[in-house]
Amino acid sequence: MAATAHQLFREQSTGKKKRERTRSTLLDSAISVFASKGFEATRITDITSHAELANGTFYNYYQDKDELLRDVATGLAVEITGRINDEMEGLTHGPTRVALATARLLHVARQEPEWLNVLLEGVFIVPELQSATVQYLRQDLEIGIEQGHFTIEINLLLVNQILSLIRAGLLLDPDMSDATIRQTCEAVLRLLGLTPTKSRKQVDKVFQRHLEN
Amino acid sequence: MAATAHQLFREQSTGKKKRERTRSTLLDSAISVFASKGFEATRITDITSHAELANGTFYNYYQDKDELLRDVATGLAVEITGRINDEMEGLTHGPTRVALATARLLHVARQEPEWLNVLLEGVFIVPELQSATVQYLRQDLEIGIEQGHFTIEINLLLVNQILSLIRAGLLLDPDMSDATIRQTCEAVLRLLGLTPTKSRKQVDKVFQRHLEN
DNA sequence: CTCATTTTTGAGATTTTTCTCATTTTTCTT
DNA sequence: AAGAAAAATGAGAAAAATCTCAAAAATGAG
Repeated sequence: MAATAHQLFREQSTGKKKRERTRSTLLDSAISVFASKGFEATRITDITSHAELANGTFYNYYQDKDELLRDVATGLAVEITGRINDEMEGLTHGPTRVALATARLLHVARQEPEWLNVLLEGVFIVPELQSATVQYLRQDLEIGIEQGHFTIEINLLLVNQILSLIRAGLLLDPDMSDATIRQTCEAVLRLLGLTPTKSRKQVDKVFQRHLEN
Repeated sequence: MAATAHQLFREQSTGKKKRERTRSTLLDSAISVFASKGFEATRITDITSHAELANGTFYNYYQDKDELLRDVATGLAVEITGRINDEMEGLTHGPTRVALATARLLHVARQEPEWLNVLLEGVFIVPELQSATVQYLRQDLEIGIEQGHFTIEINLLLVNQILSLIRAGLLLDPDMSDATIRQTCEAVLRLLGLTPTKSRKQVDKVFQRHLEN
């Protein structure tokens, strides 16, 4: 077990009984291995050996890789959306909400480089996860439309385009430098119809007010 | 061999000697199978049986799947960029060039649904292909910048964002309806800094002048 | 601490996929 | 049409991955 990264599931299960703790070990190891080799290419034994468990142990918990991915991605979705939502309290301005949510998401990706990668792969492979994870995004888009800031039509394609922009940033710069985060946020706002100048200013404002550290 | 789709490589090799013809059969079958199962999930025997060849024949031509993918994707890139370029002769207006190139690309994807899928997967897995395939795009972006129509900075991330928007359209609507093509072209122009209204008008113009059929 | 219950283990059976190569078949030049 | 060279074949060896299960080890409730 390469114990450098934050052990999300392990921490959630301390105190609980053995079964839950082992399941969590598998989930955390799956994150690491899926992130480094990709879902398709990972073998059951990659996960169990990363977890320092016997190969057979996997089968006490899951039928196959897909079932495991479902659990992993669902857990990541809950954790990540939770973290973003905490920061959004009380914001009513549509563009600010979208910019901040995007920036926060990419910020999580910087702190935990494996999470977003695995979540996006999961959303892609387990489609029923998608509607659950994009519901917040849709709400913020609708707010911005009602306020007249976004002058485009919301549809499924638009939501997928936004996810695609986020994925593009993650792919090109897995470390998520500030520059990549800013450029991605600006790209999202331009996609939603803001001018380049307004997009830039909106992102500057969000960085100053909400992401100073 | 499910002979419905256009046999790109087979046609290029008619008249040539057997070795080239068989190689082309493998390449065409690879397109079909990669497109339907995805690269990772396809087995060598999926390709040979689709091609109605013996399993061993594969190894007379390629060491492994990756080598085959390289050949397939390179051939597709040449064919597709060639088709797009044919239509771009004499156009000097940056936004028109970008909109038309995007629309033509998606149009090819409609006529040959497998090609763009496989090319994009290839570009992703065989990175050295990427710089070759995006060079045309970069040129058109620079034209638009010089003319003052695009007021954003060109960099690697921007190019990847454009590819991502294209992939998002293909993923959501593999049949590439006119609506999807238009929305994708508009999204690309907005990403480049045009207003929603200008993007819409630019795309309308391109459809009227260059894509009437 | 005890011991019934739960969990883990890993050797190996099974399944899947890759890869080889002696033989057969096809090609194509003369 | 002959026949040397080129190409295709497919059975089966080898490698890689999955999955099972009887035995061993760990757990934790009383």
